[in-house]
Amino acid sequence: MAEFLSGMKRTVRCGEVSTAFVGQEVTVMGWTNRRRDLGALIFVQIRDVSGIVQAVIDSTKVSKELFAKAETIKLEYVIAVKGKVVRRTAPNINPNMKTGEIEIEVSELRILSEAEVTPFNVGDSNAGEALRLKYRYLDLRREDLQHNLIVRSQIAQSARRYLSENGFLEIETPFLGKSTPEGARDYLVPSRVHQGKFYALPQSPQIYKQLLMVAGLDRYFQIAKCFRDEDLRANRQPEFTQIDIEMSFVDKEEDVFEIIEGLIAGIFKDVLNMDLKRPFNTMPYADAMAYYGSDKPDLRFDMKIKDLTDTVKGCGFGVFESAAEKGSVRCIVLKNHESDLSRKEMDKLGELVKTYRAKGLAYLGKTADGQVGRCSFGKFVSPEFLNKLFEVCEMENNDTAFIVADSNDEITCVSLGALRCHLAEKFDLIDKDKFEILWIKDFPLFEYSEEENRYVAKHHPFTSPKNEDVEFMLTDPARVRAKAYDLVINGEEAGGGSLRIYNRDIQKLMFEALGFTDEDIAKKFGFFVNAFNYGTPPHGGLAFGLDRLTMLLTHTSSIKDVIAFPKMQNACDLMTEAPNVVDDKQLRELGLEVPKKQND
RNA sequence: GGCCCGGUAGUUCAGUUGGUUAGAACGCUAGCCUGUCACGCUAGAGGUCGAGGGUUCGAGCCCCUUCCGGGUCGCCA
Repeated sequence: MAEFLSGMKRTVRCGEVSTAFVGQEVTVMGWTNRRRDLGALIFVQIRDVSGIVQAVIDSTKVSKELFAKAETIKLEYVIAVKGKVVRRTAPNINPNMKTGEIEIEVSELRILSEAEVTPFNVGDSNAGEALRLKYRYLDLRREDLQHNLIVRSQIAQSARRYLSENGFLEIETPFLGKSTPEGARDYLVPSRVHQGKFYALPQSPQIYKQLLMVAGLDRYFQIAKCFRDEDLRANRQPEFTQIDIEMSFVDKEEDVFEIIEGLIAGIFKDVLNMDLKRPFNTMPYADAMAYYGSDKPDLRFDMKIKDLTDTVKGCGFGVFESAAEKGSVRCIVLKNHESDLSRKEMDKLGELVKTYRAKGLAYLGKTADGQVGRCSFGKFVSPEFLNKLFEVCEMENNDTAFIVADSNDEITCVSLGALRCHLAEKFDLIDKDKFEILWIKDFPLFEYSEEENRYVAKHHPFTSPKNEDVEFMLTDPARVRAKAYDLVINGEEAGGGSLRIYNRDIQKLMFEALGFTDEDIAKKFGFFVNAFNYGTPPHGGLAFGLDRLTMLLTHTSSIKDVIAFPKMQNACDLMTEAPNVVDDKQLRELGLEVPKKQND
């Protein structure tokens, strides 16, 4: 039976016991990580958040009762041991263990909590994800998940310290707010007091933080939970955390960049002891799309997209020529792997670009001895044209050019951008220890929504246009650039933000360009627009995904591995079984319909 | 909503062309063992092959339907 702790007090954590403790008596507590019973000598590994230490129970040195108790210890029992730290002698040192030079000779042992056989081996990161999520508290006993949460905490601490030191106030904003009409789907919360009405959980504290600037709080931050009722991805959860920042009396991007770069540099220094080169590089959105086919380019490898639109004119291949007329023809060149690519793999790559709506993938290989190799369009064009492509694409022996032609330039770029990342992963072209950080700026202010047949705000409707583009807001919305920016790290959008509109005339223009009537405005953002009538400082800010920052700093590929209690792809929590039905009484109090019982 | 991949012991997986009693490792149970460290050795228990239907003399394997999980496109201002 489990025993009480009474009389015992932990003196040190398991992973912290070192040779400095030799000769001392210590008390450690934790979970039984492993047990090796040699008959009359038992080794027990005890694990806590700091690490693992080995305890020895020697039948010739302890009481019969203690030894008998030690024999009953099983995996994951919580135990406390008291004993002398001794230095291990030559063959018994374990160099693979942080505490491998010492062990604890047990003189007192308590079994604090027994454990049933666990549904999967604790420490087995290969167990099925669904099973691990159902027993998340067991999965979280793993060292690497604990490490991720430790890094996450360090990032938050680093951010709090830096921002506080720079005059930012940590201010909480409501979870229960008003549904915002634009953007992602809201999670709704029914009101009991006002039946038929709903609160919405915030997609971000955007509105509130701008109102804090109107109020004159000058500099704000919050480590804020955000909620979006959209489909999940490997890097997307329905609830996630942002380091949310806003500051007043800034008017150009660089004002924000300077302070934020200090924050990021501080985090990298505090967590990884790494010095970042500042200022960070910047790249206009248009360049990112043209050269990398993405608004979040991964610069850890090269393979830039080349434009062949002019080159293919008159080449004789109809697919290229017609695409070149309305859209573009572009390519990327994979260096020195032509001989590694099978026909089957080429077909697979073709399928890949099709998922990005490209109609197909053309390719041209150069053989190891510099000849024209396989080519998907060779029979339509002259040998001279192929040689011209070699030259324009700067192809060397054993290189492969992948070409996409489409009447929609964006499809050309985006599909090649996706292919670029896929090839880099496949052929291991990425230096995983590297961090490539850059700002993407000059985003378009608007994007055209096919669904709604109108221009919508790419960022949000309070994002400031570039001063020099204001004149085109009504006449040529597509060319208007925004004072909006993203911070991209290793091809991940780590954060994004903008300078906001604080001029009432420009805000009016913005709404007009979006096709909002005065009535729409009053209904959707009345209180917000109204606030701007009483003296608004120039302001701007941004928000970092704390989850994504943690992923980057821990080299983790799934967002679930940096969140203590994440949800599955269908947005369910397997452990608590949320979402779930509620009592009829709860529904009636909210004035909601009680669903009819279903008979199976 | 579309596409791709997966589901076999508690766990991770193997399972040939459709063919006898569905295997391995870890874990579990019992026993032995004084220097293990992925301890070792001996013995044992443990299976609705996700579910339903079909083809067949015969299905873990082939076909259809469906459920569940992962990834992705759309979506995510």
